[in-house]
Amino acid sequence: MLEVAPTDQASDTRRRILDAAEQIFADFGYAASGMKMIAAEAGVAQASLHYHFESKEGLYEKVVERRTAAINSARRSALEGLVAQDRSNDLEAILDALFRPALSPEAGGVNYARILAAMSSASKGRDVELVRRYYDDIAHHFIEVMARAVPPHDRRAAAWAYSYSIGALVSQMAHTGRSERLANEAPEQSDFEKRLRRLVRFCAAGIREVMVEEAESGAAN
Amino acid sequence: MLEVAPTDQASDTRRRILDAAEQIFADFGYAASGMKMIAAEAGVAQASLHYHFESKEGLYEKVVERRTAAINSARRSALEGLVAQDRSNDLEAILDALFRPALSPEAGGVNYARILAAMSSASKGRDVELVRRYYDDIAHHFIEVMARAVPPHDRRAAAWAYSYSIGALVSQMAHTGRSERLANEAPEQSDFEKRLRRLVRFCAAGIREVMVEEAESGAAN
DNA sequence: GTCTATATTTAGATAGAC
DNA sequence: GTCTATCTAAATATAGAC
Repeated sequence: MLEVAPTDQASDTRRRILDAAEQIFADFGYAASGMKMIAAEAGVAQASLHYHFESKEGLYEKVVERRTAAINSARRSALEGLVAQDRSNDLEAILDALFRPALSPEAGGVNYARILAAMSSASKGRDVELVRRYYDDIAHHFIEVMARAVPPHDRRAAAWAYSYSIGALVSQMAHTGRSERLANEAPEQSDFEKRLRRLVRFCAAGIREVMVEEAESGAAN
Repeated sequence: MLEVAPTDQASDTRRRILDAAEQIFADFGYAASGMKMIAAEAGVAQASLHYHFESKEGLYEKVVERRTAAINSARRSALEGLVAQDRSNDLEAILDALFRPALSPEAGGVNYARILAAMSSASKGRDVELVRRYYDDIAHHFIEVMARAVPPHDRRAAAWAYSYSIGALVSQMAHTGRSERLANEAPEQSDFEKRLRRLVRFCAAGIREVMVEEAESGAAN
């Protein structure tokens, strides 16, 4: 028994706190969430949160970190699968690899999706830094792949189209229920594959359009 | 002099408070913004905020209300202009009417845009209610117009495509600087018309794709 | 209508027993 | 490692002079 391994009880407490924090942060946002709320949700003393994560800030970062690794690792695996299948130029498949791990109920869950949606809309402060730290690498990777897949292979146009696509994705991840309300659908009427496919087709068409247009109008900005 | 008209001084104070609140709410988000901060930014006593707006909640709603009216009124005017010009089926022009008032520096300003971006990513609570109150009518209006403009005129498909488009729009309104970073551009290098046109083309292509696809796969969900 | 001063509540964080 | 109890700072909101 090495001492690097925490006790089973401590490990379980950490996980329970992370789950509770994810839930509370998703529901109320970072600033409006209280450490007392999180402690109550987790069923532990408030002091336990500070013992394991030091501060509210530290707890928040760990909540984000836990999910990000899983999502981006799934994205990279999916991309590698495409290369192995010689489908590197299949834009719809590329977007599927980008969106599916983020929308999937398994990888992260809807609570983390809501946290990410809030992070993405921030224009300054901690959330901007977290987006950069956890998502810029994967973004550059996908932009490069998209630029190679779609003629005339304009990397800058691909970057803008990528940003629009992430915007559309994030708006769907948050699950505000607004899309269904506007479409006159029951909140859970549309199944996952259908939603994913619709979003993929929307973005693929937009990406092709922007990349062609950008080339037509010249490289100057 | 009727007493319904407030004094010039009071009217100016109200406006200064609204401007300051808009700035602070945009920078820190609702929960992390303090009434003391806002009072300091406006150069008035904190008590003055409560005198004019009663509570933090009331102040926030007035901040949102002030800009929303201007934006949506500009959108409706632009749509009417299209009808008058017999361009009701010009999808790019319709999207221009939808996006321009929201992205324009005059109508609202970048601070309000950031507040709206935060509101749009909320999945429960006050912000969801505000989005519904201030933006559902105009959304239904534009969805109807889009459905009429694009064959095969599927209203439900138009609603989903509208949601994606708003997601892409909002991600750009927040001006996080991330798009420019990913595209390797200086933050203020790209001019307004160029950005607007690129976003319009992206969404127009996506909308056409989704509406055709939806019709091909049948009406069943 | 605007101010200073303060009441009241709640936040994040810590001390110390077990 | 987990708890109870508490500290200190900061929040919203209010009272009352001018």
